[in-house]
Amino acid sequence: MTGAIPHGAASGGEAGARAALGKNDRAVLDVLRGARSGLGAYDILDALRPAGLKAPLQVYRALNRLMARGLVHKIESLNAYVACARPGDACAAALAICRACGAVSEFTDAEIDRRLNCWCREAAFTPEQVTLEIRGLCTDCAVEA
Amino acid sequence: MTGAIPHGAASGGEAGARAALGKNDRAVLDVLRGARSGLGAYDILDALRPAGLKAPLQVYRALNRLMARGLVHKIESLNAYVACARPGDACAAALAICRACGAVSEFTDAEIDRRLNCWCREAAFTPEQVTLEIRGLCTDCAVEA
DNA sequence: GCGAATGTGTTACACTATAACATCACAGCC
DNA sequence: GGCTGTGATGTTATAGTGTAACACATTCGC
Repeated sequence: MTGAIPHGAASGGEAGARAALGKNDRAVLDVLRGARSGLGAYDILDALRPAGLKAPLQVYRALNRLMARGLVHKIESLNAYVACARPGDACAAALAICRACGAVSEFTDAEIDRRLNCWCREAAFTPEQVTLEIRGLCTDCAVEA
Repeated sequence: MTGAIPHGAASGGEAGARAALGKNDRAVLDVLRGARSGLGAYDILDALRPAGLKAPLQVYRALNRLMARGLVHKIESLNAYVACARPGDACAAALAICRACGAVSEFTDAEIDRRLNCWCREAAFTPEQVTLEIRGLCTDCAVEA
């Protein structure tokens, strides 16, 4: 693996789909993949109530497993979740989030990764997880404003 | 101003201390400056109860004003707050947070700023606020482990 | 069968944040 | 003085986010 900062939590670059996903995991992932913006855990729960889910914990457990595999990202600044757009990418995921329409774009930048690793090395800090989010306005919403 | 992504929210580079801070703002800032790790809003509230504060909203309002001035950062991944270590810095603040002891180190990197602005330009995304957090282990906690 | 490991279901609760409304303090002005 | 505008403050209630604790089910290997 190239970068020292893992994308999800699974360290092996080829990992991420070892064991089969559980029933709830699959359902939560499908809901997230069908959304074009971040969803709150309770939004997901509402979407899955018809499927039989009743409690927040069922959703949170699925989200935690999916995040551990790098299939889902948490948008920390929104307490929301999105399906990963580039599973398997070794770099830390950066998310650009439109504050008007909620659209989320995911990208990675090897140079940013390198600079972060560089700082960590100098500071003797052991990185485990990176959160990089840009909030602002997407193209469409910027012209309207 | 050099970077296109503001550090806090005040756009004028020399701004940040225009009007005087309110009573509660001052008190909250003092509590944060006295802590060496991030504090939750309710931790701050508890610390200020002897000073007469009673409700969460009093703390949240102060925090919002302080963040607007770039004097305080929110640690999104922890729902906690820290005093800014380098007020006036034009770059987006990056926070390295030790998951063991909670210590927070703040740094900036002009190259990262440049790369982020570069991506935004290409994607026609108007950036307003950047969150960059690294979770991991600080030097002291890494040796113990 | 039996134990270990993992996923699942449920209730109750803790933590984080804001809505809505009332009050107070101060500055400028007629 | 009296009026008004603006912004900080105070208070109650409530919304939103996340986890603890416990019980049950399934699967896999011995």
